[in-house]
Amino acid sequence: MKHIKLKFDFYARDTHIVAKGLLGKLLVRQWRNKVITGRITEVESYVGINDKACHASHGRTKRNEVMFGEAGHAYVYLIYGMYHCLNVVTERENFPAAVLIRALEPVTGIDVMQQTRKGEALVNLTNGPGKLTRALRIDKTLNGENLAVSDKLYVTDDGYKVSRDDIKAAARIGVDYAGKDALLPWRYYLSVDFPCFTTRNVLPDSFVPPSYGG
DNA sequence: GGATCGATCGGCT
DNA sequence: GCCGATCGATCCG
Repeated sequence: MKHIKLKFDFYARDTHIVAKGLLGKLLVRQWRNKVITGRITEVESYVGINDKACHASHGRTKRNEVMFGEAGHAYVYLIYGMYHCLNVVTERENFPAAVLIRALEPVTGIDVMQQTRKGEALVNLTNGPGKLTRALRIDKTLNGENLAVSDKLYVTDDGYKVSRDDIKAAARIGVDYAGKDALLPWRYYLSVDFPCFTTRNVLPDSFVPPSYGG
């Protein structure tokens, strides 16, 4: 099947629909003639100014203004002074909402990822929002990038099928400050083939990660 | 201007 | 489980 780059119409929908729709899709990064890709395995929704966990809940700032813009653009910000987080903007203009990409299953360019991540084991390369941005060389220079047209960063559908039963929902991580909104089950992740490639999942001792040709 | 804290991670106890 | 790294946004004054 041909890989189809996701366009504006995919992103310009309800944030939770987009979030769950991104599970199983390929995140593609072109960096110095290298193609680094990973299958999206875990995401979180951040929806509007009434969501206390959403950066937009304190109004529009220079940092979060991309979230107020057109769907399909990347919202990349620096967290804890040393990591970047990648979000894709959803819904309509002036309605600030986005999906945080929290984990990937490494697919191609694994050699580049391991160089960047100091030889980390496959299962630890991209199982976290700060880890995957480092592995895919994503930083603030990509803030505002339009994923619907970009060649540097985009998402494709390669035909990988995700059934509804494979998608689990849970509370978002690291948002305790958000009060009751911290309890909303707006973290979505794939539970089936590769549980190691989402965060906060315990691996059975018997688990052997799949190997790839790179 | 200064203090505080964060959509995190990796090292250490 | 705890803690430091490290910087920018926010809040207080």
